[in-house]
Amino acid sequence: LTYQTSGVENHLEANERDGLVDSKRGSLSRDLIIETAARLVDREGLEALTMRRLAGELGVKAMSLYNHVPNRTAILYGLVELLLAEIKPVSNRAASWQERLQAAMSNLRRVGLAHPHIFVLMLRPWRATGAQQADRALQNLLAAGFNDEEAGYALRALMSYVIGFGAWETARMVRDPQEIAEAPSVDGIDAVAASHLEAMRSNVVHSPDAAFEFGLRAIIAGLEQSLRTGAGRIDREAAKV
Amino acid sequence: LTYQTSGVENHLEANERDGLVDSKRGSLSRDLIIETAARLVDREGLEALTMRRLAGELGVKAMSLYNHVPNRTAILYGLVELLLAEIKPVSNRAASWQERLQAAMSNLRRVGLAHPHIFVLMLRPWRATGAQQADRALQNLLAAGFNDEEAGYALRALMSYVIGFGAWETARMVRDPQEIAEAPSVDGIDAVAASHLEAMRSNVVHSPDAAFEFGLRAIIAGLEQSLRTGAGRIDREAAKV
DNA sequence: ACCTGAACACCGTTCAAGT
DNA sequence: ACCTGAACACCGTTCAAGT
Repeated sequence: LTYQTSGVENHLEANERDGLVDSKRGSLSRDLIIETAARLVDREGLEALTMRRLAGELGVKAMSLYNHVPNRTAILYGLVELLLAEIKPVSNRAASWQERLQAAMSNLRRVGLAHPHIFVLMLRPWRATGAQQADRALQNLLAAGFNDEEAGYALRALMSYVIGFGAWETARMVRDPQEIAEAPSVDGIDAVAASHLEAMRSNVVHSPDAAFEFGLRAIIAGLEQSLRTGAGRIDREAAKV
Repeated sequence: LTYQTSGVENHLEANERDGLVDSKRGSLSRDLIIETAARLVDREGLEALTMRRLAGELGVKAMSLYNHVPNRTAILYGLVELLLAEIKPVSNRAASWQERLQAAMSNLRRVGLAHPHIFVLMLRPWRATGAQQADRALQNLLAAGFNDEEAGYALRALMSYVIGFGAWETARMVRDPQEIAEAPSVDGIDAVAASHLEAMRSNVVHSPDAAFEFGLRAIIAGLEQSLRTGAGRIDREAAKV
C-alpha cells in the first residue's frame, strides 16, 4: 500500500499511450521492477508473479528483466526487503524492554497482514534480511540483562512465533478458499473432539488479534521469568557436568 | 524414513524387470502414489515432485496419476497427513500438563527435522489436519484449567512457535546453499551491529536444540503464569467496559 | 547498453482414444 | 476401469541478433 513509487510507471504509461516506444529504453530499473512486482503480488498473489506477466505490467518483454535482475529469486528477495523497510521502528526510549518487544513484534505482524502474499517469503533463509530491525531488538534484549546467547535465543523465539502465527493467519487470506474447502475432512476422530477443535479454531479465526496478543504476552512473560531465575544459565551449567 | 510401505513398489519394479507391463494395471493407488511421493520429496525436495517425475518413479505415465488423485495439491495434502501420522503420541497420564505439552511440541519438531521438505507444507491452511493430535493437546490444556478460549489461543501459540521455528531451521537444510550464498549482503548497518547479529545467528544455528528448548520453555512458563493470574480473563473483562 | 525473437527444456491438466 | 498420446496453455532462462 505504501511502497514509495518513483512515478516512473506513470511516465511509462504515458509513453505507451503516445506510442513513444523507443523511450522504454533506460526507463527500466531494479527498483521499478521490484516495486511493480510488489503491487502485482499484493493484488494477485505470488503465482501471478511470472517474468512474462511482470514484464507485461511494465510494457516490456520478459527477457528485458534479465538486464536488471539476475533471476526470479532476486525479485522475491527484493519483495522481502520492501516489506521489512515498511516495519514501523520502535523508539528505543519508550517504556520497558517488554513493551518495546511487544510493539516491535506487533509491528512486524502488521506489515504481514498488509502484505499477506509477501509475508510467507520471510520463511526463506535469506542472508541478513531485516538486519537493522533485528539488531535493535537484540540491543534491547542485551540491555534488559540477557547474555549474548540468551538474547539470540529469545529473539529467535519471538520471530518464530510471529512469523509462524502470521504465516498461518495470512495463509487463509491468500489461498483460494476452494483449495481449503476441497481438503479432505476429518476422520477417525469422534464428534465431541471435533466440536472442541472447531470451537477452538473459530475462536482464533474470529479474534486473531486477541489470539496473537495472548501468545505474545505469554512468550514475553516467560522470557521475563527466565531472566529473573536465570533458567538458561542454570541449564548450561548443568549441561557441562 | 519410516513410512509404512505396502511392498507394492518392489512388486512393481519386479514387473518392470520381467516386462510384465500389463500388470501395471490396477497396481496404482492413492496410497502408493503418496508414499512414493513422500520418498521422492524426502530425497530430492518439493521441486522434484512433478506429476511426470512421480509417474516415472512408479513406472507409469503422468496422466495415470489422475485416475487416483484429483490434482497435485491432493498429493501435497497426503504428504502432510503422512507426516502427522508419524508424530509420536504423548501419554495422557505422564507427568504434568507442562511436561506433556513440552513433549508433544518436541515430537512435532522431531518429525519436521526428519522430513524438512514436507514440514513447510504444514503452513498451508489444510482443513482439519492433525485433528487427533490437536485434540489431545486441547484436552490437556482444558484439564489444566484453561477455558475454551484460552486453550485455543494457547495451542495456536505453541503451534505457531514450533512451526515457525521448524520452518526457519528446515529452510536452510532444504534450499540450495547457493540460493542463500547469493542473497545480497547487509548494508546500511555498521560493523558492530553486524557482528552482534552474526554471533546471535551462529549461536542459534550451532545449537538449534538449545534454542528451541529455550523458547518452548519460555512459552510454557508464560502460559502457566497466565493461568495463575488469569490474565486472559482479566483482559476480557477490561475489554467489556 | 539495453531490448527482444526464437528456442530449450520444462510445467499441470484435459480429453479423446485405446484396452 | 484404468492407462496413455497428443495437445493446450503455460513456466524460467539462454543466447544470438538487433539498435
